[in-house]
Amino acid sequence: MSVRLSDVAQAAGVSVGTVSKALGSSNDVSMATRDRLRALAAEMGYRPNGNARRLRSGYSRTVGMLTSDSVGRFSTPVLLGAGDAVGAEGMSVLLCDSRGDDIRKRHHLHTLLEHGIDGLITLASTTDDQPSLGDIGVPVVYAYGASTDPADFSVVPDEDAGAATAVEHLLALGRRRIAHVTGPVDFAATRRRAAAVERTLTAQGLQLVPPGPLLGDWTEQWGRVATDMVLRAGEVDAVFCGSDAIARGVTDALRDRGLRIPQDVAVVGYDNWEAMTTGSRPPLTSIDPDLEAVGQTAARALLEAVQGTPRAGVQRLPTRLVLRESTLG
Amino acid sequence: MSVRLSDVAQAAGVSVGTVSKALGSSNDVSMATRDRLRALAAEMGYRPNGNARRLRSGYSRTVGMLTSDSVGRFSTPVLLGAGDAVGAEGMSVLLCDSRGDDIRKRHHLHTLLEHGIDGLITLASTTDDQPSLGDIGVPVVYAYGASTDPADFSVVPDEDAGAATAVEHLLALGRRRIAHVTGPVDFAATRRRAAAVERTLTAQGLQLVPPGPLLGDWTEQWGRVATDMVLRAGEVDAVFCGSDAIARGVTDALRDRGLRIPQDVAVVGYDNWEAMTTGSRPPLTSIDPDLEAVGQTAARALLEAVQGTPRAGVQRLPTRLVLRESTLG
DNA sequence: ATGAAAGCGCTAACAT
DNA sequence: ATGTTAGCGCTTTCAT
Repeated sequence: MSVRLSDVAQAAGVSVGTVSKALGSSNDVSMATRDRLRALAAEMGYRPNGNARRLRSGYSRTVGMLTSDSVGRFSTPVLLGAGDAVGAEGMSVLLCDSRGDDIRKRHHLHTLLEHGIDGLITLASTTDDQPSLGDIGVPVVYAYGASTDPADFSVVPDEDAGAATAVEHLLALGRRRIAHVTGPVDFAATRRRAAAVERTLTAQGLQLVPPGPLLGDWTEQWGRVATDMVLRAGEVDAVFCGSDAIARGVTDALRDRGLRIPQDVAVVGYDNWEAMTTGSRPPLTSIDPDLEAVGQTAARALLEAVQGTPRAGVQRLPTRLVLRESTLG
Repeated sequence: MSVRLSDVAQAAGVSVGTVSKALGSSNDVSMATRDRLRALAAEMGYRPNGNARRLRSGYSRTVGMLTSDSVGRFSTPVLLGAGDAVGAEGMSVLLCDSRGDDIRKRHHLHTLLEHGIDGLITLASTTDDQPSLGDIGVPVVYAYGASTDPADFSVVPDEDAGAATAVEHLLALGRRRIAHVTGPVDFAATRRRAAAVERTLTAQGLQLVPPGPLLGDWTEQWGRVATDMVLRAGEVDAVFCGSDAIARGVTDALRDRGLRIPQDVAVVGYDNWEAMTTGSRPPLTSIDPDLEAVGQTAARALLEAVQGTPRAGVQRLPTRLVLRESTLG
């Protein structure tokens, strides 16, 4: 089927061991033969058999990636970031998507372990905690959503900081009557961000207008509906939204009411989802959770764990404030 | 490190061969010992070493997936569909993303081949043709964008049919003055869809209003700008757009002009991108290219090719018309 | 500097 | 029905 080491050896009239040394990084071989054998191997189209190599070394140089988000809007950047970091080390990513199905997840986990991965990244579909996989025989890193077990290592975006940054930005613009329109209360993201918003305002002796966040879902429709509720609650000069979709709905509804953005009301979204932020009129200032960094950091931590240096706890990665016209006159 | 077959054999007081047979599908072993050994293996936490198994069989039971779309909006569904089909056969997907970088692509291809994949799917980031990889030693299937070499096998969405369906839908609603606002001319998608639109209209003795498609980019902004051009061109009762983003821009602009959708002007988008179609007012009728099916079909074809039944040519998969309020009064 | 040989963990052919 | 053994392709001692 394929050119083996022994084929090259035979063609060169030397032993397999010599060819192996010549192609590897051994210096128990003369320059002359090394060059000769390398040239010959290349010419013959020799490709090392990964399975044989891995069988010997005991490492697969492969990490598993278990995602649960069939839509992929959040998981894709994490996955790409992780793929980059893993690929940079010459390793590969085995991808499995469970579609949020627990049965499928167990099955995939089994497949991955049987395949012989050196480590595993589990990628949550939300920032809610994910159940710990426990000891599966190889190191695991939890990404996007933290593991329920603090002894595991997790890499997640720092939502508290993200929400605080958004509010501080609005405060810096001189806004004082700030509303918070966000998603369902059963999302950790909703709760964390809302709590961070209230803490930040309280520190300035302020509170939300109307008091407390407006909880709904992550859609534009909800953003439009919530806008009515906000305006009815009294004067408002800024709205911080739990997602860009909500922010877009809010922006559209405010425009419909004849309010100018940002002169009358400034709007900040969350996620920095380009499809939403740039199509909006005006384009939306937003918090970018830097999901690629989450993926990269998770992958690097995993590789270290594979090499014997595991970590524990939750690492929260900084977010970025991306300024656009919805807060900039 | 891990429990081997020989460990189980020793613990059970039998030979490795017997354990191998007991765990495998051989019937050269008594029911009694089979059950006993299986139980023991499970209890001891035995996991077969994939590398050893693969070394013997010569197959890696792994396929490579080379994507080039860092954004992933189109490639993600294809990838998921392929992952499903591959996983259903007990095989795994090794994922590599080239970020549209050719150097990285070569590098990843090398990594994948060295890893010993049984086959490869290359996933384009647009429906434009992708350069053939030629003979890389394992079967290749081209997905989303067809290979430049007709001897290769490609699976792509049927854009001609998609565009024709959209126009036929509008015609069935009694619309006769149809505009086509679409993307840049250097996209195959733009050209194919526009050509199909014109063919469909011509067959009814009609033509576009204004004559010819309006070419721009894939953004909402362009949709809004184009709307002015369309309205200036004379009376129009429908707009078929090359993307949902464009359709959304068109819809917003029409509403701003006080036109009712769909009573005055019906709008159809392309891609069935939920973020765009459902947030819009009204929600958008759209063509769904069924990208998961593209992925599944590509994967199944690849598995067949791996088993020795390669195909050639381009398979174009049907699209679906998804009805929403932008065409349904 | 090069060759010979053991062995990674598994399966399958052959022997008992 | 069970045990023994060769060998998948490679790396790595250990001899030479």
